[in-house]
Amino acid sequence: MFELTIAPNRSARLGDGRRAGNLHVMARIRPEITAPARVRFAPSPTGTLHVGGARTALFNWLIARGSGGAMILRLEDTDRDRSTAESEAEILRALRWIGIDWDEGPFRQSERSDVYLDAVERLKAAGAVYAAYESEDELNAQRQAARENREAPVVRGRRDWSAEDLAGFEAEGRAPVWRFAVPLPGSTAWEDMVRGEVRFDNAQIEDFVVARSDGTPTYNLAAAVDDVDMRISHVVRGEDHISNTPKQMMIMAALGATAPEYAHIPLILGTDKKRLSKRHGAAATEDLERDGFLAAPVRNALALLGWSYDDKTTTFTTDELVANFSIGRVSKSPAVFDLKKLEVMNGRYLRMMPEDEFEAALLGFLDNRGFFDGKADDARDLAKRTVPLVKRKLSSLAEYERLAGWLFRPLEIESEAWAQLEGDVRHSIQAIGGGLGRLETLPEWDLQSIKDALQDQLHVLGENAREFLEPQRIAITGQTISTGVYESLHLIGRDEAVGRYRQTLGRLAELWQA
RNA sequence: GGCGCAUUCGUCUAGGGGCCUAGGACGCCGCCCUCUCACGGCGGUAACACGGGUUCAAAUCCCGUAUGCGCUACCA
Repeated sequence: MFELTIAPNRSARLGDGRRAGNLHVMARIRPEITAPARVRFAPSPTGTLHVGGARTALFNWLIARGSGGAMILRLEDTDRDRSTAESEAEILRALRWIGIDWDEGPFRQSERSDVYLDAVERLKAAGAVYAAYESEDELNAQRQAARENREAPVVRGRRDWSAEDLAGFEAEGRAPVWRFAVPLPGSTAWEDMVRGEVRFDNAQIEDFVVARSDGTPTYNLAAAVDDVDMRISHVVRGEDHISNTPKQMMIMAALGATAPEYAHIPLILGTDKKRLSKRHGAAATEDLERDGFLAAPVRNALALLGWSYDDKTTTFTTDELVANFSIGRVSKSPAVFDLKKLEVMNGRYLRMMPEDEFEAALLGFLDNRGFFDGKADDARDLAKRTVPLVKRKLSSLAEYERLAGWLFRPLEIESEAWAQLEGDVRHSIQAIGGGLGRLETLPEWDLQSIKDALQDQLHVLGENAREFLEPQRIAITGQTISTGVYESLHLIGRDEAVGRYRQTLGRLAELWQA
């Protein structure tokens, strides 16, 4: 499916200006992937999977699933010093948590050196690369000089070493790096699926290193070779790679391969407008899990960062995302990641969930958190019974503790709550004592009776609900924010309720006498 | 410094010459509901970065400026 639009102004670029814009009519097509696409997610295992990476993975996955193609997972660990097994495991775990699977891989570049070595040999044979012997100082001097002359800070290695020089290097044991001989003059361009034509002047691109002096491949070589070797049809990656693209295209061209389609998606920023990183709280996917977010709303929210379906739809099931995602509708400008929106989305999903599913999610979360560790044997059952009391109130599972934590420990009045009672000791005693009197003698301990009794007492005292019920809440929960008062009383049972009332009353009485 | 990319309410966005006195969502503010916190309902606040063009008509096309971000490694 594509959209036909009249975009006369685009043609202005073709002509010499003036009226061209109004005379020409051109069809503009939003790029769309329809044939089965082979896409990849290629993180480097040097840290956690942050939100930006997760979104890149998600976009690729949506394309693979939506087109009936394949998702390939590749770990770009050519930097052996920074890559770690822990990071790799964490990234894989985070991908699985968020619901992204893959059809091929994970491939590790560290295990494919023969492929890259072979490619380097072919590049040598083709005369596309040359051995460079410049020292670090020389390189820095070159760049520095270019900078001072306000020129592109590019490195061009010397290629005309004499046999004598070469012999000298050999004698010194100096191994060369292999640099790509960037074709000059010239330019490298592609039609980016999100940004339109992107063009680089080759003069601005330095003779980048393709193989290090120890023979290992660099990122650009490995990525280009793999994208070809794995028959990737569409490279969808962050905008930070945009200047690597011409380099990788040059390598592919020198290897006689055809470049894939490219789509460079906008970066995700923190609230400081800087690219999202660990400094920004909850930037790691594992943090989201820990903070009580569900995978489905995270997917939904991530998909909406930089992509939109129309002017109003914000809730998508995963199937709907797969069916409707379109690379042509991805925005060109970076997006600030707003945790608040994720919370809202998460709360919406929580509320939409069937109760049994919600219960499973909540208990699973609490289990993982170790919430029940060291608590009474029946704590888990108790938590189950709170489900109807908290379901509509949570925006993330982690908020459970704030709302229902009081149930799992002996009465312990928070300072803020105590301050409230203390503010008017006489009234607090009256309200709590009145409540206690009613509840102690209640014939039936059911929700309706509790409600009726307290409301009746409230009328007797001539108070409004708020004045009267807040002390009850504090008396039993010790908190100012909690599950509903009637439901809470009903849940804990008469004995426990009465005990807590008496305890609170006792403390107040001491204060009154003093 | 060089190159690249971007720029619509605080945030995510719709928008592709007239449907735009710019629409939606989140936030925020107010009201209603209400036992707290929420949920829900109703209403409100708030944006086309700036300057030149082109055109009968510009958020939309062109040029310039500004700002932001990215890249500028034998990192990825």
